[in-house]
Amino acid sequence: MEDPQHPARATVASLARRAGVAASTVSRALRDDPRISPQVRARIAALAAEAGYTPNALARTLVSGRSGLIGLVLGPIENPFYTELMQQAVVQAAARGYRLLLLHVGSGPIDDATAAALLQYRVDGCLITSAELSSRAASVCAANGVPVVMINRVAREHASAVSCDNLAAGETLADLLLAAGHRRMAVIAGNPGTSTNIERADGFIRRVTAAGLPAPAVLPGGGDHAAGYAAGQAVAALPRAERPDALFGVSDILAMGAMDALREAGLSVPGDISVVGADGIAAAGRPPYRLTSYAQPLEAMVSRGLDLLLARIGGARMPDERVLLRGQLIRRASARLPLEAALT
Amino acid sequence: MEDPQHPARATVASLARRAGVAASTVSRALRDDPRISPQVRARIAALAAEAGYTPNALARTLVSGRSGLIGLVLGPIENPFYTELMQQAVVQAAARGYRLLLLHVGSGPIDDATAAALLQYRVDGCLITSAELSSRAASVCAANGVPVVMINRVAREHASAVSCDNLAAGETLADLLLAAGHRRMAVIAGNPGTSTNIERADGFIRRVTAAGLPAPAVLPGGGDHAAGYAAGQAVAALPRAERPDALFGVSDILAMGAMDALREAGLSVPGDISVVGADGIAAAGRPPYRLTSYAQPLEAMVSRGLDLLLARIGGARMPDERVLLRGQLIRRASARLPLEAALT
DNA sequence: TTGAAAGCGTTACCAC
DNA sequence: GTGGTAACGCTTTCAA
Repeated sequence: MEDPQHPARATVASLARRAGVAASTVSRALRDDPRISPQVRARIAALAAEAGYTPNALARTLVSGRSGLIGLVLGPIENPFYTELMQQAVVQAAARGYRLLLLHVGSGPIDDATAAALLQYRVDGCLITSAELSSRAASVCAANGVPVVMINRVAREHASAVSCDNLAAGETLADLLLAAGHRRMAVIAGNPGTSTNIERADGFIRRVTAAGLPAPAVLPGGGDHAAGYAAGQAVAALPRAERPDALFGVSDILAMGAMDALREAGLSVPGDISVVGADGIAAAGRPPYRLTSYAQPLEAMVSRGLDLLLARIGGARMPDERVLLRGQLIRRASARLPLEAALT
Repeated sequence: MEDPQHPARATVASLARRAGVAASTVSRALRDDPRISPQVRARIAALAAEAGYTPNALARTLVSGRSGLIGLVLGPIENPFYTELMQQAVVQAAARGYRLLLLHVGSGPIDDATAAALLQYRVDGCLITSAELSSRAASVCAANGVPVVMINRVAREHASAVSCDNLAAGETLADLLLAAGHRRMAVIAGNPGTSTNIERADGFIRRVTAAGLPAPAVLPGGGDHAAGYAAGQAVAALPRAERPDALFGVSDILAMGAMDALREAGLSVPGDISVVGADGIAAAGRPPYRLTSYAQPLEAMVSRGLDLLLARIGGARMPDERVLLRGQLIRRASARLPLEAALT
């Protein structure tokens, strides 16, 4: 088991021995404790650098009670929104001195061993993004006093949540389509039971009916491109008179799938039918789609989420909090423009 | 700082006290050491369950020297290949009892603090996928005896590597296009200096020239959709006589970008020009693209990568190894079909 | 079959 | 300013 090529890693004790000082002195010197004399500190720093010393974060955790680790529970990567979220989380957590323990990626519930790992590695907090309402990770954390922040998802209990104002998303998109003169709307729903998707659809429907139009048809959808594609095919198969003139996919990936199906069926987007989505993923802005979308303020969501998490980790006792961030409408070419320029 | 709602977590010591036995007995009982009597073991197990005991993996690491953590250094998410890889890595590592410490996501070099974290958290090994040749993570690991396996990337030194046979990828695609009667080929290059992309292009070019055709033009590309799009625009702008009749994007995302640009310019794919890619990402198979691609055997790559990593972690002293896995040609609609059915 | 004690690497507390 | 010691939670000798 011994590796002759790599001498035992330097430790506080080994440095102390070589420097002829006590371990506690080394520990203090390395962390720039003000009461260590400059000379000693310099000498120890030099020694440490020479020996390639790296503090053992795990040992430090043992005594400090802080691991510097944040658990990340991620949704299905079929929706690029989650990977963009992951990217933000990694970068922003690192900037704050935290590392991410990636525990789960996918749509299913998390398994026992994974939930256990959350506790075994003593994560200081947990970021949960999975759209599944039945996230076991959340209850495990709650039961063990591990702070949790949900991102893009409502907390049933025992957790704070940061999300986009999904109701506003639906409303804003409905307003846009209404202003453009659309009269027959339809919605492609997300996975059943996911709060985000339900709210978006609700906001949309509410606004359309408030305008005195018939309630939009709600087509079964899901969480990936294929689901949107299927919905798009269903729409394209409708007799012309029954076909909606505008389609709202509650997530961009759904809307993109729908666009692909519509176009394949020979329909023009936005010529024959306008399509809009929500999330603001990068792929939706690209040439074949140029999807009009209500973008989530991803960077801010992660930032606020970490704020909440770190405050709790820092010991602040605060009630669970729900932060709603306003997103931004991005008008692109997938939807007909409003007749008048005036739009709130 | 004390949290009254959550009593101090149970420890081996606290269980020992409550059970009236020694800590060592508890430790052994919980890990099913055969020499603990069934009664005692049962009693301790019951107590542990009741107290919601979770072993502290960090403390265990301190004595065992194994953290059960694998560092994951990921490439830019603009290319979905890396997120698909991440998904595989998480799932497969979990199945083997390991957790992933997500250290870096992006194309840039990894910063000092991140590289340090790799050592501080005592990862047992490291999986590196970043396409950047100048991966500092690798040298940091090498210098500290941390086993490293590169996936989809060649190791310069001090690491094993698992990759797809990229040369074969280029060759296979060239063969396909040649068989389909294409005569003027072009390649959209990847990021300069990335072995994967270079090999694919080399294999392609070699085969085309071997067939007695002029060497394919090599267009500057990059690592994302935008780069492919730009290349596609450049191709579309060419006078008809100079325009290639087949285009190889060294990664799917590039090829997709090119397709988008070509079609926007009014060209038909594959009517006017065939497009092929490599990687086999999910998005490339979807309706607007249906991209003919040489797919990397992602699952197997991750699996073999973990094999190599865990063998080394287990103490095996083996020379650095390079594993080349054969990929699979997926024929779809983005490229004209071969004239004759016969194709190796 | 079980217990006691040492030790993993670090920090914190209390002396000096 | 610096040193000693205890403690974090666990596993692993070594004894009994």
